[in-house]
Amino acid sequence: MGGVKDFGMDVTSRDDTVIDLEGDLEPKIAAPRAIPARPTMKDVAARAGVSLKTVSRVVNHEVGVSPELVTKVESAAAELDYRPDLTASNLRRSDRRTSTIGLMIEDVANEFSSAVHAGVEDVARLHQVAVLGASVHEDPQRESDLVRALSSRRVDGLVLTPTAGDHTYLERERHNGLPMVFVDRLPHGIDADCVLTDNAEGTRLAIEHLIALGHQRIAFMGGLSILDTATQRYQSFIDTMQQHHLPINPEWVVRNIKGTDDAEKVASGFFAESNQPTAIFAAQNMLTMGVVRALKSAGLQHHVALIGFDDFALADLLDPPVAVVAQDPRRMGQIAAELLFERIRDGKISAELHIVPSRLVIRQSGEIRPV
Amino acid sequence: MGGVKDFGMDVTSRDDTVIDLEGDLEPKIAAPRAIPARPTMKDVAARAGVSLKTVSRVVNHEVGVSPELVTKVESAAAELDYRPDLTASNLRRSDRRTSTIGLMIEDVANEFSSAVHAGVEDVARLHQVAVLGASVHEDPQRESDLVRALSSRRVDGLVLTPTAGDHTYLERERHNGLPMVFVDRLPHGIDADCVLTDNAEGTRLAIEHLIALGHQRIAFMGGLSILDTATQRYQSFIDTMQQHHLPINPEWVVRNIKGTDDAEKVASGFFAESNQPTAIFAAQNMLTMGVVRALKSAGLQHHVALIGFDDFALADLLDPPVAVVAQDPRRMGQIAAELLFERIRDGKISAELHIVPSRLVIRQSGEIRPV
DNA sequence: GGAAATCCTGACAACGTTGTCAAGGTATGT
DNA sequence: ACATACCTTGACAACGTTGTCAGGATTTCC
Repeated sequence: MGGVKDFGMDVTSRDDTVIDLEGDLEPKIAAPRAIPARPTMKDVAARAGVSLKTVSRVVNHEVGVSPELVTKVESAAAELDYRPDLTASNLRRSDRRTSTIGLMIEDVANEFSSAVHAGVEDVARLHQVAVLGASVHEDPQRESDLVRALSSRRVDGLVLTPTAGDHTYLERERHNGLPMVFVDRLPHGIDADCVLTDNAEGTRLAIEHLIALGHQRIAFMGGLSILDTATQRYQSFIDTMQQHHLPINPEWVVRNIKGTDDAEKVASGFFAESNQPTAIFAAQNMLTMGVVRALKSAGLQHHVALIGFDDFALADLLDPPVAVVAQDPRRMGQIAAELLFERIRDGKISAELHIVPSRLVIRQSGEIRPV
Repeated sequence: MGGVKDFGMDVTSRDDTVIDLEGDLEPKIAAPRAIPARPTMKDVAARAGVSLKTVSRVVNHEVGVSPELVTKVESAAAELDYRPDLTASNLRRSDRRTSTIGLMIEDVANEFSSAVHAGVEDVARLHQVAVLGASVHEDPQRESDLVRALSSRRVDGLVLTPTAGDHTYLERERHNGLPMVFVDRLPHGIDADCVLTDNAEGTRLAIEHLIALGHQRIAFMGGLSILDTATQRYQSFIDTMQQHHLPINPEWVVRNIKGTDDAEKVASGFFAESNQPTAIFAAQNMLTMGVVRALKSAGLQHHVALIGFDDFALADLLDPPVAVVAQDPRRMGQIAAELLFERIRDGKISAELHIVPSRLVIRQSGEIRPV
C-alpha cells in the first residue's frame, strides 16, 4: 500500500463528516419497519390469472407456453418487479446448482490474489455464475471456517489457494459433493486439481540470465519456508547454481523472510558487509520491493543487479526498472475456474496438475553487470 | 498491470502443460457419476435416533435440549460431515436472511476497488456474512444484470459503485427489500446512503500546495467527465485557481482522459509546446501514472511538479516519489458496509452522505518549484 | 367420423429447513 | 395426593420453487 507509510496513521475512528441529505424518506411512525414482502410466483400468477406452474415455465423460458400467456405473465412479473428466488429454485431443482462458486485467496487487496480473482470472474461470468470471494490471510483456522461457510451456502465448487496447513479435512467435503481446484500452491493431504506457476523454471531462467551476464556472487532471498512455492524457488536456485558450478555463500541465502520491511533489512545487511553480492534474486513480490528500497537507500540501485519473482505494477517505472519473472495470475484464475466448471459438469474427482509457464521480463535492473 | 506491457502477449490460448497426476481417483465405470447426495438433517436425525426438529435445535444452538441428546446429535452430524443447508434454512426462517451481501465495484483487480472490497470484507467478516463480489467495468448494462443476479440470490444488501447511467431502476429493488449503499460515486435518480471521498477538498489542498510553491502555470488532467468524481475535482481546480486569481490556460485543462496511455499522450503534448506548464495535477490514479511516463521520457521528471489524486503502490519509490492526494478506499468500504448492516438491521430507507476526508501526501514530485 | 397423437395447462408433492403447537414427562406448590 | 407449572421432544405445516403426472382441448391420421 505504497506511500501510506509516509504519514502512517491509524484509521479506525469514524470521525468522517455525516450529512443527512433529507432525513428518512420513510414516515417516522413505523419504528422497526417490517421488511417488505417480496412478490413471489404466487403473486405473479394471481395477477396474470394463471397457475403457479405456468409462471415457472415462463420465468424459465420453457417451450410450449402459448405466446398470449407468456406476455401476460411477463407483464405481470414486470409490474411487480418480480425476481425469481434462486435459493428456493435451487432447493427444488434436481441439479441442486446454486450458480455460485466460492473463491478463497490470500487477500482480495493483494495484487497477485486479485488478479487470480479477476481471472476466475472472467470465466464465472461466461457461465452466469456468481463468485463468493474471501481472504484467508494465511490462517488455517480461517480457511476451514470459510470452507464450512461456503459449503453451507451450497456453492457449486471452490477455487482456493491453500494455506500451509494440512488439507485432509477437505477430502470429506469433496466426497460430499464439493468440487475444488487449488491455485498457486499444492495442498497437503489431498490429491486434487491444481494450477501452479512453473516456479522452478522461472527461477532457473532468472539465475541463468544473471550468470550469463557474468554474475557469480548471487544472493537469494526467499519467502515463508512453509510454503512450497518458496521452497521450490529456493531449490531451483540451489540446483541452477550447482549446475553452473558456482559457489553458494550461505550468508547470502536467506529464507523465511516476511514482508517488505523484513526484506529491506536483510538486503541492507548484505550491503553493510565488505563482501557484497553483485546480484540479488528476490523470490517474491513483497521481498523485491523491500530490496528496491534497500538498494535505493544504499545508493546501489545501479550497481547491484536485481531480479524478482512475480511482476508488480509500476515495476517498469522504477529507477532502474525492475526485471522480474512474471507469473500470469489472471490466466491461472481462468484455468482454475475452467477446470472447476469441468468438474462441476462431469462430477469427476481427479487430480490434474496444470503448470502455467512463467517468463523472464527483462528490464534494466536485470542487465547490470558485475563490477 | 505494470510491465506486462513490455512483452505484451495475448493470453487466451490454453497451451499450458497438463500432467495427470494419477488419473481419475474414481473407477472408470460410472460415466456422468451422480452427484453424491449430501447428508441432510433427516439423515442426522435417523443416525442419532431423534426427531428432525431436535437436530435443528442442536444445530442452531437452541437452549433446552438435554445434554445427552446434544452429544448424540453432534457426533452423528460429525460422522456424516453434515453441513446445514443455509439456502433451505433461509427459505423457512422468518427473517429471510441469507447472511450474504453483494458488492459491485469497478474491477476486482483494480487497486482502489479491491481496497474497498477489503474494507467491506473486514466488516462483513465480523457479521459472519459472505460477500458476493463482482466487477462492473463501468458498464450500465452489466450493472443492472448484476443487480438482478444478486437480487435473485436474495443477498441481504448491496454495496456498489454506481456507473454513470441512471439509477431510478434501483428504487424498485430497494422498495422490494434490498438495502443498498453507494461508494465512491453518487448515483443518479435515487436518494440513498452514499460514502464519498472529499474530492473538492482534496483537490483544493493539492492546488494550493502548488500555488504556495510559486506555481502559476498549472495544468489539469481529468478523467471521464460522465463521472461526478471527475467533475467535482475539475470544478474544485477551477474554483481554487480563481480564488487565487490565477489564469487558467484552456490548453492545459484537459478532461475526459481515458486511461494511462491517453494520459501519457496528453502530457507529452504539453511538453511539445514552447509554452509549458510548471506543474501538473492529475485527477486520477491511472492518469498520474501516464504523466509519470511522459515526464520520464521527456526527461522532465525533476523539473515539472506533479501531484496526483489517489495514492498507488510504490508511488514513493518512483524517481522522484510522486505526491498524491490520498483517499482511504479501505475505510470507505468499511463505512459503507457498516452503514449497510445498519440498514439491514433497522430496515430504514435513508440517504446519509458520508464524506471521508482525503489528505495530501507530500512527496518530492510535489515539492518541485517553478523555473 | 373416430381413434390416436399432440399440445397446453394446472394440481400436487417435494426439496431441507424452521415456526408453531401439542403431548408427555418431571418438578413444584399446597 | 393432586393440581399446576415447567421442561423436553416431536408432528406437522410452510417457505418459494420445480418435477411429475394427469386432464382437457386441439390437431392429425386413417
